Amino acid sequence: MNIVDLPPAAERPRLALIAGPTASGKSAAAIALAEHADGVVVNADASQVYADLRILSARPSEEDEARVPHQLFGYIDGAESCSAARWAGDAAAAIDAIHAQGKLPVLAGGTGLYIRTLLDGIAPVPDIDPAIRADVRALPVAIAHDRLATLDPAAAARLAPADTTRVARALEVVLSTGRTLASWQAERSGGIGGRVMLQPLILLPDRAALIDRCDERLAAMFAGGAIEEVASLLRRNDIPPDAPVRRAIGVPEIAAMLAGDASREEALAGARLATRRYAKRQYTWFRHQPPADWPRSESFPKETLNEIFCLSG
RNA sequence: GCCCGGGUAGCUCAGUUGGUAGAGCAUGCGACUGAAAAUCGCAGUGUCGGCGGUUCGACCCCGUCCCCGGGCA
Repeated sequence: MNIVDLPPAAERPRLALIAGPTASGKSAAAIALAEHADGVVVNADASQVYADLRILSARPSEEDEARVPHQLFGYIDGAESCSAARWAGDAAAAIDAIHAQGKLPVLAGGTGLYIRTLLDGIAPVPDIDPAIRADVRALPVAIAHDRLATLDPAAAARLAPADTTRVARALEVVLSTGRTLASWQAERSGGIGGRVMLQPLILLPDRAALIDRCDERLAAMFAGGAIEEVASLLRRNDIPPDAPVRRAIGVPEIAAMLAGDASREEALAGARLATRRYAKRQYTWFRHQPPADWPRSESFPKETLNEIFCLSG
């Protein structure tokens, strides 16, 4: 049973959230809910924000988008770099606007960090000096970690020496702002969790079945335009080497194939493997990171609509 | 049929003075504060092809059989 104790009728506007690993059926669930509740689906998936990857990022189809309004899908150019904070700001604005129309925002996505940032806020670190960021990211991790040990010993001790992303982040923050990341993180800002009535649902389907679905989906993507999508992304010469869009699952694999460094079969197998690992990380996140009282469900049966989201009909 | 190489973890393989085994990848578990479809941490697994023999003791040496490559006929 995944019935939640519904909060008493609150003054706060409702925010529905359907989260879960890739291919868990959250998009279909969100559309179903939005149709029943005069809702608007809001994307909470990191790669689906990029305009260039409609197919490969498994965005809702045009038919789906015609059924109910969708927002924050494919709204950022691939040459740009999204971030948890940027998305959260955009999502907060979108949600406010949807509430102003008297509609129900239905957040759907699988990027746990984005969802957490939207609800709980994030440390108000100012923008990093681009030159410092570039320098830091060009450093080998070992060197970056050594420098961090001097400038922010606590962070150096806390982080794994091989954790390139976090070591670089801690270093760029202390270099660019003169304050340690931990001192910034003592504060969080921008979270909207306190001013909405959140109605969350986490989908955690059987993993073996989900993997099968992902495998089939990837084959369909390869046959259905993903290769051309990546080819035209690469044809642009204004996509920075470290642009997040280049790291989306399938992009490096297809790029290698287009460069002649991998066969189509190898690219497909590589993308399937990356998807499997990604799904595993999402299971770990959604099993442990969200509050324990958020309901988890293996599927999205119709009854759940009323039980979880308290619909009148 | 003969000769040579190989059969060790799910896969690719390492493992010389004989003391019952390891690496990478896969897999599982976990972490996660502005790249998160990212980035990392931890862990398990083996009738060492079968059967005999030598030896206190065999993945290792000997015999034999089976299987897979390559070569010669």
